[in-house]
Amino acid sequence: MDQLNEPSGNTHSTRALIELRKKILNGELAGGTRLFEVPLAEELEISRTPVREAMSRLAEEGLLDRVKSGGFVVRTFGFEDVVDAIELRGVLEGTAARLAAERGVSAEALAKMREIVRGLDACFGEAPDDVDFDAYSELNATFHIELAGLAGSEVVRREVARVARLPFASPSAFSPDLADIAAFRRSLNLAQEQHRSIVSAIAAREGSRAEALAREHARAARRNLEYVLREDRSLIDQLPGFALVVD
Amino acid sequence: MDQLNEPSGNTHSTRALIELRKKILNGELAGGTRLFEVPLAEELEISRTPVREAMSRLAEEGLLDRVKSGGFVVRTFGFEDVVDAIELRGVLEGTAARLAAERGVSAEALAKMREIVRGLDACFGEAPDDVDFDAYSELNATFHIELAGLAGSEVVRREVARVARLPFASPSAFSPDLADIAAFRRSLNLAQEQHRSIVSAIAAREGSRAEALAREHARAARRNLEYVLREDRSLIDQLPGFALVVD
DNA sequence: GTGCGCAGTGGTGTATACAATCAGGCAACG
DNA sequence: CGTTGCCTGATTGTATACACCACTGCGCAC
Repeated sequence: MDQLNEPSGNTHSTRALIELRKKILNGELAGGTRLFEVPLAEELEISRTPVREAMSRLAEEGLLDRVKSGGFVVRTFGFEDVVDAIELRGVLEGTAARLAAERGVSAEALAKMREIVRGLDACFGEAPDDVDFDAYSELNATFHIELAGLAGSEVVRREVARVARLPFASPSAFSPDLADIAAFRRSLNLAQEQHRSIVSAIAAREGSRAEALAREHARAARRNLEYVLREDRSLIDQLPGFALVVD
Repeated sequence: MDQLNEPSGNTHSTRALIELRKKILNGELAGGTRLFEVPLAEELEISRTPVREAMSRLAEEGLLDRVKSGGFVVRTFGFEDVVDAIELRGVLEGTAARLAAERGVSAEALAKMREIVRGLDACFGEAPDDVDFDAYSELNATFHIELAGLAGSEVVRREVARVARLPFASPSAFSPDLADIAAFRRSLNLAQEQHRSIVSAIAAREGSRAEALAREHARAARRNLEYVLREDRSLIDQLPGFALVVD
C-alpha cells in the first residue's frame, strides 16, 4: 500500500509510475484525459505491461479512475473537491488525535511529539514573519506523520496517509509556494500554537479538544486556498498538484 | 479456446478477482499468506496476467498489501483493526451527515431519505423483535449509500464507500448472521430511531447533531462485535470476512 | 570456525503476438 | 424514417516466452 517501493526507477514500471504521476500533477495530462496504453508505452519506450502496472498503482493512489469498459482516465478535481479533501484530512487527523488522547500514548511517543514541537519553535526568529521555512516545512511534515500513527492504529494511520497523499490536501501543500508572503509566514505562528495545543490535549487525555484542534489546524490549508483564490489566482499554477484541478 | 465459464465475471481477470476475494474472505487464504502468481494461475486455469490484474485490484480494495520486493500478501486484521475500521466508518459517515446538514440538501434528496426511513419502518411488526430481516438489511444498505452521497461531495462519498468496503466494517456486517438472535433484532428498533434522527438533524441543518448521531449509529456494529466476542465467540466464524481476522 | 562468494532456484518483470471486445458508422430492411 | 444488425478499426484482455533479480545454501579460502 505504501509507496515505500519506488526506489530509483529500478524497474520500468516504477519509472513509468513516477513519470506518469509527474505528468498528471504538472498538468501535462489534464483531468479527464483518457490514457491509452499503446501511445504511452511508445512515449516511455517500454511495452504495455509496465504501463498497465503503473496505471493500476495510480488508480490506487486516487489519481486515475478505472473506466468500466476498461482503461483509465485522469481523475478530475474541482475546487470543491480540494476543499473536501482538506476537510477530510482534518477529520481523519482529528480522529487520530482523539483516539490518541482517549487511548493514551506512551511517554516516549509523547516526548517525541514534544521534541518535534520544540524543533518547530526553533524555526521562528524574533520578528513575527521571520521563519526558517525549509526546516519548518520538513518538521511540520514529520509532525503530521507522527500524529497519524499516535493512536497506535495501523488502520487509522493508513487512511490518514491516504487522504494526505493528494498533493493539494497534504499538510505541506501550500508551504513551498507561499513562503515569500509575509502574511502567510505570520500565520505559521498560529499553526505552531495549534501544534502545541494538540500535543497538550493528547497528553491531558482531552480527546474532544484534540480532535477539534486538529480539524481547525487543517483548515489553515483551506484558508490559504481561499486566500490564493481571492488575492492572486495566478499563484495557483505554482501550487503542487493544482494543475490537475479544473474549474 | 476457452469455453464460456462461470456465471460471474465476463473477463478472466474479474473472475479471478471474485474468486480470490472469496478465498480471502472465507479464510481459505489466511492473513499474511503470500500469493504466488504461478500456483494461483494454475489453480484458476488462467495465465499469470489476469491474476496480477486481480491482485492489483485487491490491493486497491485494501485486502492485499504489496510487498517491497514484489508480489502481494493477504492483509492481516486484528480485532483492534476491526474496531478501528468501524470507528472510521462512523467518523466518515458522520462527516457526510454533518456536511449535508451544513451545506443543505435538496428537497428531493431529503424526500428520498424519508422514503427510505418509511420503508424501514414498514419492516417492523407488532412485537419488538418482529422484523422483516431481508427487507431491512437491503434498505439499510441503501440508507447508508444515500447518506454517503448526501453532502454532494464525490470525495466524501468515495472515502465513505472505501472504508465500508471491508466486509466487517460495512453497515450490514452483522445483519445476516445475527438475525435469529432476538436481542439483536430488538436493537434494530434503536438503529431505526437513529436513522430517523439523522435525517431530521440534516433537515434541520443541525450539523453537529447529525455527525454525533451517525457516529453513534456506527457503534452499533461495534456493540454487536463485542456481544459476539462476549457471548458466543464461535459465531465469529459465520460472520462475513471475519475469517481473515486473526488474533 | 567463519566469512565470502557464487551459482542455482524460485519468483516477479517485460515484451510481444494474438484474441476478444467495444464504439461508431453504414447499410439493409421493416 | 427509424431501427436493427453487421462490419471494422481502435483498444484492451490474455497467453506465453524469456529476462532478470533476490535469496539461499553450499563450498572454498583464510
